[in-house]
Amino acid sequence: VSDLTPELLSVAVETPRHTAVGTLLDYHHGQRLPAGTLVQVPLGRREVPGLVWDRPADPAPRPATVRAVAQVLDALPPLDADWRSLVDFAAAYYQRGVGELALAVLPPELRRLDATQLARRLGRLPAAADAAPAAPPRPLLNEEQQAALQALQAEVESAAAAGRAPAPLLLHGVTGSGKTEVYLHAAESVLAAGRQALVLVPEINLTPQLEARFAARFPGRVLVSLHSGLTPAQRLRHWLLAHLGRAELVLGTRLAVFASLPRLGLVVVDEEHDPSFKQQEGARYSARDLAVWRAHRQRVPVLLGSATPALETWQRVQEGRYRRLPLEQRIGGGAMPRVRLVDMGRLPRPGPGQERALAPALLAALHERLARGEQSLLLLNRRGYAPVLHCGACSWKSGCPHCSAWRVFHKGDRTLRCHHCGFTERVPRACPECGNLDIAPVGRGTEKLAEQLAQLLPGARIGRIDADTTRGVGRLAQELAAVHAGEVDVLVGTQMVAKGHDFRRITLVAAVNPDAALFSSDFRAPERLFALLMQAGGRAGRDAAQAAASEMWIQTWHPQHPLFAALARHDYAAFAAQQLAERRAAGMPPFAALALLRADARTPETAAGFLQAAQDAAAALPEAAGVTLYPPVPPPVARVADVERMQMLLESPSRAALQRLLTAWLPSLHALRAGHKGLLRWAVDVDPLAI
DNA sequence: AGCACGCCGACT
DNA sequence: GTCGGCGTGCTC
Repeated sequence: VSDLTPELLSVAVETPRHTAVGTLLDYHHGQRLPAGTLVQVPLGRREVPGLVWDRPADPAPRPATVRAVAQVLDALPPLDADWRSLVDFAAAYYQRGVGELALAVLPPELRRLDATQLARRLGRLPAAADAAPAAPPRPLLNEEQQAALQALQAEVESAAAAGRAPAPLLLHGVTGSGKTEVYLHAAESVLAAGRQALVLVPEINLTPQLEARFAARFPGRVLVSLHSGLTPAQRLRHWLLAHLGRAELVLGTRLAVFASLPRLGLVVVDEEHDPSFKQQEGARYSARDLAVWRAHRQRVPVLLGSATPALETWQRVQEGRYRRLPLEQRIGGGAMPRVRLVDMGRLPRPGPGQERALAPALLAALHERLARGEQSLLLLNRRGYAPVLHCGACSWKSGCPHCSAWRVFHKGDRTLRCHHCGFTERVPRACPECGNLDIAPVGRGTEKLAEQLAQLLPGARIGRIDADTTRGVGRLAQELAAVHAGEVDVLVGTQMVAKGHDFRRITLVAAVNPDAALFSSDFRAPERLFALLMQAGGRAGRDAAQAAASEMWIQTWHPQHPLFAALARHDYAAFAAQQLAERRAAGMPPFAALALLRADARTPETAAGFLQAAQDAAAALPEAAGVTLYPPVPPPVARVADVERMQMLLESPSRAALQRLLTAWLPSLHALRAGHKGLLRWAVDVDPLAI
């Protein structure tokens, strides 16, 4: 190719799909540029970042004008074909534009830099580590851990021999069974082979402790974290180190699944069942599912770790597509706590004006722990003092003026706060409707429970951990440190305390009021409750010395519910079998593929009108065969910040059929929008968590 | 999604 | 007179 011939390039830029510029765009440049090269290109009156992309086999007809690439940032090595195919797949599967997704998952800072600034940042990076230093002594593995690692090794070898990808491996073990040690050993052999390991965790909160564990085990190795809590400069630095292949260990939250890793050798998804792996805005991807896809495509092993796997994962184990590696023993001989169900319906009624937070037997058990100097953890999944205020005279309730939700009473700062839109006011002295002074809190949140405990257990040191008490950097770590230091006797918390934090001295865990999830309209609520309770129970009895005395208390009005029966036996398999039978009968995931079309508008009628028109358009398509479209319905909280939301469910036994319909249908919705004034936005959620 | 243009209402 | 509300149209 002559230097004088302008090369036509396909460039991915951040433009929304379903618009005239929603696909790859054509630009020209004096010479060929490899796919994956970062560029700046003119678009209208702006100059925008873009990535040179693979030229499609059937490029769209050449537009009238093709402009020139403005700047080539070739100090950055091109994003490789594996990365590009991950983005291609994710964009197609989650129905987003390639450019939109590709640019959105790059570190934001990278898009802002020009060639000079980028070169400077690259120059300041540390060099790759020298030869690996001697590893520190490692704990001996128990038989199950050894078996898991051998199974991993065997799967990798037999897959390589057969020229296929290794099957995903489910590391199935309760809290304290030593999953992390298996990750460390698996990472060790990958590092020894000169390759990179990617470790995903559900929440930022969990990165520091895992990072510390990896750093201690691999001194001298380059380890970076990737999550939204980093400063823009840190995030770019860490991303660049991974992209250049200098970082050998990359640890992060869901966004790290898109890290560029030229020598990827292992993927770990810890707590793979956790809903945080699903992105809830923009491109609504599942980092766990993409991690599995990426590992499969690159033919590297993927380890999914959980005590309570997602039912999707468990079903694949049943089908033989994933392999299960069981870890049933707790390290150090700890045992799972004994489960005690308290039948709230059989308790004597509290006296008039009395209110019972805790059953007498549970209170007695807490007293015992106190006397022995042991710690207890009370779980209540509701922050604030009371979920709603109520006027006894006129039945006014503390609704949010902007949302279809109650404002929560926070006693500490005397406010009414909407947990959906953030609208906050000082709590009124009297009923705003009728002036009655007797307005009362209804129900109970963590703040009130902590207050009641202080009265019920005089002298006990009560701690509270929830989103309110841990706002601000380092607050959670600070609160956790106080618990570890033994400065707290009874800890009250929301689900955030159940996740991953290792409390050695807790011998009693109690779920104060878990019943709501049993009868929720959300079909995944039981699965989440079971996982939460198993995880919370795992907080107790990690020390063998205390394991015999450790207990998990459940206060419930439905003690005969099968979920609790399975929990009492710590029998995940029985619970999963029962849930899967229900899902199969109801045609729900993993036996059906779902997608949700959401619409936001000023009025519910507008949102519903758009969805109905969209449904009519879909019904006319041949691709609609085999896909069920349900009528538009409001989500559980229909109005948020004065925006009315509606949603429409699509369901099909075939994932491919659903994908074909979405691909054929969604482009037409852009045009449909014009006929619905007042429609603010629409979006599709493939594999939604809640419907 | 930006970012322009353009056409109406109200304020220094 | 202009400042600014957001409807409409365009971007390789």
